[in-house]
Amino acid sequence: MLKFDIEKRDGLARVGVIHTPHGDIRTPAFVGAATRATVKALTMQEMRDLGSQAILANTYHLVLRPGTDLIKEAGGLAEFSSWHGPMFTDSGGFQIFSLPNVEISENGVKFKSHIDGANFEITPESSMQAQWAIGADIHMAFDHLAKSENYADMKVAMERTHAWLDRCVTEHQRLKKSATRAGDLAGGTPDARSRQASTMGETARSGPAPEQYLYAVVQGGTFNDLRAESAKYCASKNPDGFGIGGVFTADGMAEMLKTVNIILPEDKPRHLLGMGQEPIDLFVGAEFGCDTFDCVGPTRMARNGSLYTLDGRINIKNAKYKHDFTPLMPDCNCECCKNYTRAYLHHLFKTDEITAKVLASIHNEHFVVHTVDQIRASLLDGAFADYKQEFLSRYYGETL
RNA sequence: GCUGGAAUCGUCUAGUGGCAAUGACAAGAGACUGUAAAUCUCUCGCCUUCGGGCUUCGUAGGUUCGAGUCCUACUUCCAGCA
Repeated sequence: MLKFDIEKRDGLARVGVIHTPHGDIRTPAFVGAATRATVKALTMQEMRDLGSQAILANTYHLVLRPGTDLIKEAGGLAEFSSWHGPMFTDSGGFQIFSLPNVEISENGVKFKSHIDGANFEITPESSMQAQWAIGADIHMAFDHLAKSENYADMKVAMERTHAWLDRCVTEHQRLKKSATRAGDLAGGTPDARSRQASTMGETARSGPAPEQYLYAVVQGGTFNDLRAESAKYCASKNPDGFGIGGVFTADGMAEMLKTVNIILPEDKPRHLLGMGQEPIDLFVGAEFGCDTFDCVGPTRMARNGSLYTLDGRINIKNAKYKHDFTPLMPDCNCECCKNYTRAYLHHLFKTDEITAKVLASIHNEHFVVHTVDQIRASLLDGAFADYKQEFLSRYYGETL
């Protein structure tokens, strides 16, 4: 069972440490979204330098390219990507929601590859198998998000998620047993590993590879009775932790999280899937009992020139920054803010230099990682409410 | 000097006599939440009560119901010949 220590509680909020085989995650924590085994525009070293404790990769994208066989050949995704810290994988369930022309049945999801149109199918079993091959510490159960906000559709999606969870748990246990027998939990051939080790100048791991863990995913949309039912069901399956999925805005999130997180066992970690583009998501998420977050928003917005500051998000491409020779965010300790001005960033964006996206991504990712770290510190100090009020009123100004 | 050719938005460019006139770039702004996203959307002559009004295709005339488009002259540029 995944070890999770809680250091302090404040209402539903908690400060803890998730002990993964690849290191500890001090929670609450923001987990960088590394969909295709990379946080776009950033190296793993840059992620470490900006303070990221963990990353989340996506099964769907990695199954399509480069394929799980290649990742196994590389010795697992940690070796392949050079991220040796804690890692999550998403199940591919979200793509059911986001891709067009998917065919959903009780068995699983059929779809055409967005790359070359090839037919693919993901089932709860194949998602588990792929996640074991990828070798992240924490896997998400394969779930179904309803596209509609309609109650009946949401209920069907939730029930399917529960049926699939049963199959995910069974397959996860089977894979764990067979990996234990083979003594090769993380996958990868000895040849590949020793090659990697000599190339990287590291010592190849010996003995059994690390264990891998499964989070159940709570669904139910905006309907708190469905959320409660889903939380009960997921808890009953005794997974290592929980993902809370299908959340798209901070509106109503507090109520939903209260409903769910009162039901979920408090001694297991909870991951709020996909939320964190808006700082308020992180404050509300942490306040109401979520331990980790992932979101593509910060890096996507960075690439598009929308950058966080303590006074709100700014579009660095706007003409008013052309002659602004101040740091993007004076109080920020990231590489971008310590070394460069807004005028320089503006210039890099206007000239479409790659470095624009790199520096912007460093800053935005640092901003959310650091903000959640500060939330953690404020919870430990008993100053969360003040920090939240101060941060949000400054960030959102009059709009709150 | 002669003979051809050309002149359209900030730039390059499309434009059989029939709607301020094409496309690209540049410029201005917006969107983005478990990433089919280094993507997408909008504006881009002036004014507007959003109905429309006004002024435009080097300059000045002309033909025509109607001219960026045809004719004449001029200006500038390009090519060839002297």
